[in-house]
Amino acid sequence: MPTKKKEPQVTAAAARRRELLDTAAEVFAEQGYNATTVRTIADHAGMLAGSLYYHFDSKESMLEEILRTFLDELWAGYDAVLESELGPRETLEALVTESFREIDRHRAAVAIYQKENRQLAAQERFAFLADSQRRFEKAWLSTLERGVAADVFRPDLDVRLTYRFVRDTVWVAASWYRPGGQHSPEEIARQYLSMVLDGIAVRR
Amino acid sequence: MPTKKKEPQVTAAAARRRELLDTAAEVFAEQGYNATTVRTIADHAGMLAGSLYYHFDSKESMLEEILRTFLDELWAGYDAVLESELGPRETLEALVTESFREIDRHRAAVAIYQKENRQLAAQERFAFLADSQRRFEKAWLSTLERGVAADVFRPDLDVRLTYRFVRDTVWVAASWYRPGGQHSPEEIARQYLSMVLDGIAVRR
Amino acid sequence: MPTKKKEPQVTAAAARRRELLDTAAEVFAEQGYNATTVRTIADHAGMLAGSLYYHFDSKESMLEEILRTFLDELWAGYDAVLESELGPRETLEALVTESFREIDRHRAAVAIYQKENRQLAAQERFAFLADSQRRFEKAWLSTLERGVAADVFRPDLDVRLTYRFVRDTVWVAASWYRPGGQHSPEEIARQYLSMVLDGIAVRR
Amino acid sequence: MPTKKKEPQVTAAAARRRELLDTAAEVFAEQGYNATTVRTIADHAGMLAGSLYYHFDSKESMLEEILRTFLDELWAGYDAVLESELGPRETLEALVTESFREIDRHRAAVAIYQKENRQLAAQERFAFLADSQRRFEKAWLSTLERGVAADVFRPDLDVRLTYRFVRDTVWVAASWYRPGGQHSPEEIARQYLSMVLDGIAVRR
DNA sequence: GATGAATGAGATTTCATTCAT
DNA sequence: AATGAATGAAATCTCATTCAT
Repeated sequence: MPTKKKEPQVTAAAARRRELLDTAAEVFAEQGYNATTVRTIADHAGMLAGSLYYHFDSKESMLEEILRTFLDELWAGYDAVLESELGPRETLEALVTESFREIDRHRAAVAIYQKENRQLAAQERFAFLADSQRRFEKAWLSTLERGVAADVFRPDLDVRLTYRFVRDTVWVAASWYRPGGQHSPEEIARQYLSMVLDGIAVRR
Repeated sequence: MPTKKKEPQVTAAAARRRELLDTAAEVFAEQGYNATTVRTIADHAGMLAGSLYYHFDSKESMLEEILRTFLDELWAGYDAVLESELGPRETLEALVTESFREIDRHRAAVAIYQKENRQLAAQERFAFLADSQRRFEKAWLSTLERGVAADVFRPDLDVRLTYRFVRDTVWVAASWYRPGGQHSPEEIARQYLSMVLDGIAVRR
Repeated sequence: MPTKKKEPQVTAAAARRRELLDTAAEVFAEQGYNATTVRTIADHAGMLAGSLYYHFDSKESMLEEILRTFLDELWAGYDAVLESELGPRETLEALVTESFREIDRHRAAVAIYQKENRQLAAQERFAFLADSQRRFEKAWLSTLERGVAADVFRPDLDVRLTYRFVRDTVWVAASWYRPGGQHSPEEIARQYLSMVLDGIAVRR
Repeated sequence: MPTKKKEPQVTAAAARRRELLDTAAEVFAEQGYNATTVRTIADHAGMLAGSLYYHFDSKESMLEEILRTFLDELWAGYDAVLESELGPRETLEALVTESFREIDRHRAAVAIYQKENRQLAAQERFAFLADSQRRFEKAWLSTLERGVAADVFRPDLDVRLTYRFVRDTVWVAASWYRPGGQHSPEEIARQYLSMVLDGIAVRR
């Protein structure tokens, strides 16, 4: 087994980093990014505020890494869906399900994203948020349009409005969803999809 | 009995106050409450930071007044709907429509409410937010339950999940809605209701 | 008389600014820029550290303004000399005399300049220091070269070395010169010039 | 009696120490003592900041050792000159030449000394700097006075002013001198002496 | 009503130093 | 000898708030 000394250190350092980022994400989600002080994060991590700077450049760089990590994983999931070339309805179902899975895995990051996205995207450093949002919009809009063309989705709806409706509806769930609750992400996705696709009114 | 001279002054002062609150609300909505400095508000109002304290006690009291004003009007509208004792579907339609009207009238306040609600509600001073939310939940839940009982809404719905679904669906619109755009609030309400009630899938 | 209100405020504000910069310059010169805390400056100015930020953006911007103000005045003096097209020896005498006058007027700024110039010039923000130094070198070198060509200065000296010799010799004086002492700047200049031009050895 | 194995280790350790001090001196000279972080020194030495503390007590103790080493060597040279009881002009020539040799050997230390001397001398720990400066002044002043008395230096000189002139003239060279350049220290000394003794003007 | 200057508390960040491994 | 992680003190800077004018 090679380099018995170096390997575990790299891993341990990365693990610590991840640990601290998870802590930070939790606090950011709970109190809001601006309202969170680095001292609070450090308290939660059981260290002093200054010690965080051994691991990270700044409070902002923590935020950046949290969001990047989340978006990277999100897009890994989305891309897998998009590349499998399903029909529009199945694509929508798969995207919604994938979204709830991401909320399950990255609840804090999603909550932060939801709250801070608008302000952050204006900053150079967080341009990747705007990029992601554009790709996001393209993926959803084209799915909806394909669905209308294929007579799978109702043609009488404003597609952009529908896009916003579905998008926001799914993601705000991060603000109340608690992982490990009674519903699995797949179960919630199923119920959401049922409402979104067929409505809540009784069919006559 | 007040002199004829006093009246217009009081009104003028109240109007100025309202003007400043509108400005503040706009900035809070745009940048987030915490990220907004009193100086920024003052800049937008064409005065210096210190001058705001002639009109208001504190930054927080501005926030409070903005939210109270909004919720007062919201509940005036909601109460009118609830007191007219419509059927469950009609109640839901009326509540949704009323909500979009409020978004139209108080876009900034709604956006602030959406973003800051969670953190604020924990504070004594903003207990009225939690109260409102409880009343809100009660009104919606009972409407949905009445609807299920009356066989107007699907019986297989998880009512709490549906409540969150409808609530989020409506209010998130504040994050992208711009008053004076191409859709009137009533038009948007109609489309949202169509999606919520009948779904986006084509009926077979 | 126009605007009885605005005028004096502008002047008063500018005067205060100057006052604070003079204080800061004194402390920077005394303790070194890096070793000086804004608290120390504020103490000397009789205010709290945070209050300085009402007048200035940052500690660095104070330093910048101190150095710019000094160099602007220095160049006003130098340019007047250079434009009067004196002979090389008279030019050198005038430049040295002008330099001692500047040391007299801006002792602190000169001392700061001497100590921090090298490090600062590397920064974008302080590029004007490097610019100034280039003009400086050109002015002195050409004067010396003219002098050699006109058989006024010794031809057997390395001109660049001589330039450094004269330049540094004059400016380091700022580190010990105290305005209001027994020698006027003109008197010191006269004695320095006597040494620089004719040497300290007895002529045989 | 030490074992044969101990000796080379002691020497190796001392060599490492010297190496690190040279590195530190270089960085101090380049960036200024206060602006230099322990991390920067460690970077230049290819180790981590904490590791320096195996070799040295503190950043300040590194500075002290650098300056002490330099001054010890300087005084060894100066004392040799002073003890050989030369005439005043020859003494001055020898001291200047010795000074340029020290600049050549200890450029970084000289530059640090020049920049930090004033602030450091006030500290108890660096009292030796003030001591050295007093001896220095005495040596130079007496040489100049002997020279004036012996009709070797001009009688119209302000001796203190001349002392500062010569002192500054010599030592500032450390700010631009680069060892291994085109001029040897002896050559530079010769030219400086020529200027100081006979002036830069052509003799008529 | 509004300005200009200041306060004071607290936030982020830096950095010399320590110490277990 | 050196590393990696942390400490803790202090530095710069921000900002809501106050108050004399």
